[in-house]
Amino acid sequence: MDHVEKIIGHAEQQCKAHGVRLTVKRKQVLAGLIQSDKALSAYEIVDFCTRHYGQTMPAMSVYRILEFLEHEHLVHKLSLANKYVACAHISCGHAHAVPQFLICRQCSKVKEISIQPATIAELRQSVNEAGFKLVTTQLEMNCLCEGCIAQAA
Amino acid sequence: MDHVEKIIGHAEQQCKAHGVRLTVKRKQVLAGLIQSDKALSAYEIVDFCTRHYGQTMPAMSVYRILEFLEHEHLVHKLSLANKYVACAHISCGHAHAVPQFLICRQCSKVKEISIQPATIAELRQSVNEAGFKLVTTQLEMNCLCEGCIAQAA
DNA sequence: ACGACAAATGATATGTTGTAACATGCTACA
DNA sequence: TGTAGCATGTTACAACATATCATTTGTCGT
Repeated sequence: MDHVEKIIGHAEQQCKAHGVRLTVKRKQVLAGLIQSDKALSAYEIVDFCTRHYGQTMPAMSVYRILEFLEHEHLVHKLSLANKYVACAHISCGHAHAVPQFLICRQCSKVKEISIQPATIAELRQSVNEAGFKLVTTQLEMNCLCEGCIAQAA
Repeated sequence: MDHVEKIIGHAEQQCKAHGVRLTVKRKQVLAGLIQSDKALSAYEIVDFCTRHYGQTMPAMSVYRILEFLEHEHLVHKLSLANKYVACAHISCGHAHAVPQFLICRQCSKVKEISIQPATIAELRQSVNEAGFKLVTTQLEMNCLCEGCIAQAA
């Protein structure tokens, strides 16, 4: 049982606990995202599934499935890039803070981090002073990853 | 000479100083964004210009013009919302730090703020620790504005 | 096991956002 | 005034996303 399957297993447990089903198609989409070390667009997922599982996966289904997986906190949507990533903490088995995402502009590689609560609090404070309220502390930041920095140098 | 025209005047000076031209069409697009208190999509700008200036403005032109205006730091693209706003500081006449944007999820109203340099430094530090490098400190945050908070209550 | 209901997926159409490529027009300057 | 370069027009299409209704599949009570 490889790495990916293990994570899928965890995800399945989580879904069962919530009284929802992790169907075959949903597993396929989630597995695609887990295997990928970078964020994928919905249509890249379509291609992946169509190539790997021998039948065409309609875009409509992928969007529906992504919505489901996002709702179950198994994937995150990155609005900065219009792409999707598997949650980095499916297997941890405990609750997590809202994550922040570092997205490589060059290659779409994504790192999920947790910045200091104090820093978050400072941000929230600045937002409040401006008369707005933060809806989510999920931040997305335009970055370059190690690999792409090295390559550019 | 009203508020909008004054800002356009400043923008024109800036362009002249850079040896580029703020043409009629470019002024129309910029004026549309300045008049709007919220972020507009490219196609909303198309509609605005077509309605206000009596001839249809092709989407292609709007995208080209937005690219130009962004390059001149007269507008900002908000990737979180796929929308565009006029820079809040065109008339200030002095250099500004990279801004952060609070975007109302509900109504697209945007506030441009400058968060504490210390907070920015903490963020950059967290990013570096993860092995990435921040490409820009332009942050975009999902928020609710005062009006929409009041309405929701 | 069976029927009925709900959930999931299929199929088709369409809306929204953005770019490519090439033609035409405008402006400034030699 | 000619011309080179920039700006805009035009058309086509790629990429991203949602709406709607039909069909299939899974679950549950009987």
